[in-house]
Amino acid sequence: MTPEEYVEAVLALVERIPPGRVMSYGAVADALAEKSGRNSARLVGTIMAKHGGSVPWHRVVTSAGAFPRRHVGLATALHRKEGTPLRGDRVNMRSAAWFPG
DNA sequence: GCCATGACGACCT
DNA sequence: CAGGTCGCCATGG
Repeated sequence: MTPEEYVEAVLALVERIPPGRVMSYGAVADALAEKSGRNSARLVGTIMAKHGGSVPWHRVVTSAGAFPRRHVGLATALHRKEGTPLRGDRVNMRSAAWFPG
């Protein structure tokens, strides 16, 4: 799988995350690990930073439920609007984490 | 090819 | 709960 195809796979998966639910960067990496031969949460973050604009990027958070520093405000607002379970400025992963399949 | 730098994460202090 | 360390994959200098 080429890097370009991997980017597409990541974006396609992010689009499937239901409103009010989230996936961590690591979970995305894990979900595509076998198919892609890669498994780096950091890489997924890099990809989201560059091509995340066209997908529901706010539904991808850190494993601790935090948002990227630059977009904390917007991401938090979007989640309040779609009813995501929040614990202060982070997502409550125990109830909001979503995984395909 | 070496090195620094990321929207990261598990683990330890 | 707040840092620091080290591994992770790709990119750009």
